[in-house]
Amino acid sequence: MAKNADYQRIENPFAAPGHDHSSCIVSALDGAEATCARRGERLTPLRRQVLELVWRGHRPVGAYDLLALLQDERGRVAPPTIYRALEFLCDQGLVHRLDSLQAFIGCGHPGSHDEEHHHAAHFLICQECGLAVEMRDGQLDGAINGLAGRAGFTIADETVEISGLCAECQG
Amino acid sequence: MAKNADYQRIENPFAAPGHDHSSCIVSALDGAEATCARRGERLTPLRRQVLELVWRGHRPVGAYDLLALLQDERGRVAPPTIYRALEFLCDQGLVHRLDSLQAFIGCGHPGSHDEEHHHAAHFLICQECGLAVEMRDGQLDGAINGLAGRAGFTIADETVEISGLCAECQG
DNA sequence: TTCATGATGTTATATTATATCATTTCAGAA
DNA sequence: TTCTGAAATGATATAATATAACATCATGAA
Repeated sequence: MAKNADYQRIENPFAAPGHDHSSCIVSALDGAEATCARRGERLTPLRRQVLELVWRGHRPVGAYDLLALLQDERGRVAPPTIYRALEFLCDQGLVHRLDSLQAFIGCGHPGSHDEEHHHAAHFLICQECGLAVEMRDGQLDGAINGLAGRAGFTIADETVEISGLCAECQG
Repeated sequence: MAKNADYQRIENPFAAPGHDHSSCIVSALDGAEATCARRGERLTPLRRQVLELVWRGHRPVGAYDLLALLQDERGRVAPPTIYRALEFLCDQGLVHRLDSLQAFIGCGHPGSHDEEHHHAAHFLICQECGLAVEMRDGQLDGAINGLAGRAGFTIADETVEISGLCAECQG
């Protein structure tokens, strides 16, 4: 219950009455600026603009949807433009790609950008409302690491995407 | 150690000296026949042939690779043919799609086809040798279910694909 | 300034997947 | 057995996602 409340408050801004999305975007962008500055990476105007478009919602967005949004603001833009920006943002861990949806979403855990660039991201994805929330769970991390360890397997990358119905969309 | 040995013996036929792949294919096909018969589903010659092609290796195969293999045996065949066969096989849980690779692999757990059609499949994928092994782990299942349960989330589908280096490919 | 590097623009194309409608096959009803 | 409706397959076209290759531009260091 308490966990569920946290889940809504922190991760589910659309269901949380108090969510101020414009400040949410601003803080994501500010965090990205800081992260890139610290690393000596360049968050160029284009990359920043794409990140802003990704953050328009807390739902996954397709590359070609982003392309269309970018075209609204910049006139004709070709696919490589958006894909290169997304590649950079994913490399920096500022955006994640959801393989099961072939779509992209802003990273919900900006705090984790220091040590690890593209940290492991685990998602719950609601098939009804489209919301995708990034989860952190020690037990899950432990299970994955344990499983891999026992197999002598060294993890490079994790795709963990659980689809179904969120609490709000049941019934 | 014991776990790792099991992992190799059961799941990693290329590393297991005793692996008889032709009998492995036969048992996969026999199992599929039995499963479909029990359900009143039709494992047609085409579907059976596609399943056989999927089982040529224990590595993920792209739909268009399968299409090419099928064309070698049948002359000109169009994409919908292979996709429809794969859709059927995935629905029956005889094949899994690896979202992180956009590829398909034979299901390594034929025993689980009774209750659940497309059961949850969790993979370790070696980026070096390309081997993908389907894992079953109670702790992992527990962690996922616990996480979802606490969020009030009802699971419909799981994509869990851990990429990295298998024991044989380290160093 | 000049140069080297990385970022972006531009064109073309690769890769993966599906919509649509025609035709065939097959199991069960008559 | 033949008929028939549903499912499976064939065939054509196209959608959706992504990358290769090369030209141009911007930026910062020497």
